[in-house]
Amino acid sequence: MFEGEYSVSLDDKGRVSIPAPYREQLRRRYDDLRVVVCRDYDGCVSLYPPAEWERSVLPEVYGRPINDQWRRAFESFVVGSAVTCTPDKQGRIAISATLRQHANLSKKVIFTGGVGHFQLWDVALRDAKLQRDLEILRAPQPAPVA
Amino acid sequence: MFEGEYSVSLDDKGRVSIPAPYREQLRRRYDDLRVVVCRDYDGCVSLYPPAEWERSVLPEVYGRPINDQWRRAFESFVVGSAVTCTPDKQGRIAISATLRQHANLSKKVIFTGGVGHFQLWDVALRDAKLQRDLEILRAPQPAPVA
DNA sequence: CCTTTATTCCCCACTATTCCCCACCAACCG
DNA sequence: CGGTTGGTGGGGAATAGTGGGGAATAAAGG
Repeated sequence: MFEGEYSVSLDDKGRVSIPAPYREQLRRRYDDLRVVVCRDYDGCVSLYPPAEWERSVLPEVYGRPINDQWRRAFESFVVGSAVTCTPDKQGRIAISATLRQHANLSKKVIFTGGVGHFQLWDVALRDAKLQRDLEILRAPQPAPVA
Repeated sequence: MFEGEYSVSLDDKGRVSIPAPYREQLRRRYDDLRVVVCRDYDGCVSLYPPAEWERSVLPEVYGRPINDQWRRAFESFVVGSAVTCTPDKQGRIAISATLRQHANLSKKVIFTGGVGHFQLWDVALRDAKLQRDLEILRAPQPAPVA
């Protein structure tokens, strides 16, 4: 569990500081500061501890036949963009121009927590996403959990 | 059960004192002064004892399929913003700028009690919420719980 | 194949923020 | 009227975030 949201800045060299609480989690829980950085189809960049990547992302691919349409798209779009990064001494990683472009990242960016991974968003896109989330959450309750 | 409403102030550093009765409840009933602070889609900030968070909030997420729309929105909106805070020696916690902005919190804020959690409101938004509550409560009764 | 140019990576230094602690004030209770 | 408890404000130390310089590496061109 990566907790909280953090606003950080992307410098001229394309680097971002991974928020200290996330680094703490990477160190304590995974004993590995590296992260797998990849394209996400929500329009952001997703970051996984390598252990989580292998545990929960790769099986999504290998669990399907090699001619499965969804698998081929996922493999191409997500896995195809994945790079394992090691943070520098200040806890930063560089985001490639390709990924920056994909997620429309400019100077002000936002990290958002999640279970087993976290994400990197452009401020405006994140706001739009929250707005859509709100509409879904405020709509009449769905059927209770079975 | 967290009882009562309390008016407190948010200082320049974004800190609020958790009302003493709530702290007393956290200590006696949960033996843990920490609270999970998160965005709430009613427009306020919700605070849960960690035990309650795991008992009643997280199952709402994990009880649903990962591609469920409501689950994805809830995970992004609520869980994505959650941070576990430990009160300082004076019983205060810091509310991040993001959460303050979300709930429109200024200097005067209100804590409201609840079952298993409590909330932090802006005065005006709280008044509006009470008004809406009234309308719901005065409307024709729904069918009894099965 | 060597030279030149561009890029990446690493490290240092500055600034801003956070956290922790101490002190004051006000209200309530004995 | 004094003591105790809860709320509020502020100072100082530690930590995190940011920007930039320089070395090493890789790429391109002669």
